[in-house]
Amino acid sequence: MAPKNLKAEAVSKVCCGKARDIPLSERDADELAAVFTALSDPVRLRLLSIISSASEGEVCACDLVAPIGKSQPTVSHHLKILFEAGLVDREKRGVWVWYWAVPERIKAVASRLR
Amino acid sequence: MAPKNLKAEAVSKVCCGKARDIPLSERDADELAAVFTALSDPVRLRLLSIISSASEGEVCACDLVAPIGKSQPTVSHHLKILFEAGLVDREKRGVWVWYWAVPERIKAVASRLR
DNA sequence: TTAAGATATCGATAGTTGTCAATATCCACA
DNA sequence: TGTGGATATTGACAACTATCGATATCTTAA
Repeated sequence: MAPKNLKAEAVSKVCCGKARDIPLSERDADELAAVFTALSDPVRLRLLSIISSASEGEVCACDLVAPIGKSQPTVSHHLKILFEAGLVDREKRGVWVWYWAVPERIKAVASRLR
Repeated sequence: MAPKNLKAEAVSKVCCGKARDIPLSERDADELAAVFTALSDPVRLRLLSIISSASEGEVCACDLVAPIGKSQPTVSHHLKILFEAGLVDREKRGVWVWYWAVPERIKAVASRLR
């Protein structure tokens, strides 16, 4: 709150006008908020950063526990949230589960922020 | 989890390797997560959409309560969170407070998602 | 079939968050 | 100076979330 151009400018604008339509619908807002919720945790952001930058394009879940420094159930929980948000995909191969990023989804979210 | 290319492919990759560095630092992850937390609520996303699309570039807080359909304290609370996240700026003029978006900040966040 | 290991789920708990009524603060105007 | 109105803050409460230990599920190998 910097300058103090008071009454003159304040009154120069019509204030408290009629309620316009909100650009973002309630449904869209709910969906977008759900994705941002998935992105709102530092552990998940770090998991996503590891998965996205994997040199082979994918990462074994077994390689995600140690670097994160949380328990295995906690990491599994966060991976599930990323998966359900559509930010990563996964596939079970034998005993292991491999995760990879979904760039289209990530870009789609980013484009909503412009 | 679709195909079943079991042992062969599963073993073809070295799994459970050594912990690499995480691309996203803990500090950066915390900061990014804080912004995404601000974006993780549908009411705040709708507020931001109204503010961002304001024809005059800014909106009076008094015009934000009715369309959102929440109480005045609730809207004030959400506006504060958007402000503290750097997503909007504001200025008090007389009795009213005007809000406008901070596109550079919004773009900066979007670019982190690419 | 059994054993061992990787991952997911469950149950519990502490901490966080969205919401509103009540109240405080701030400002213009009479 | 005091009154009315716009916005912010406070206090309280219900709902949600991150975390972990314990356990279940699934898969390979013996």
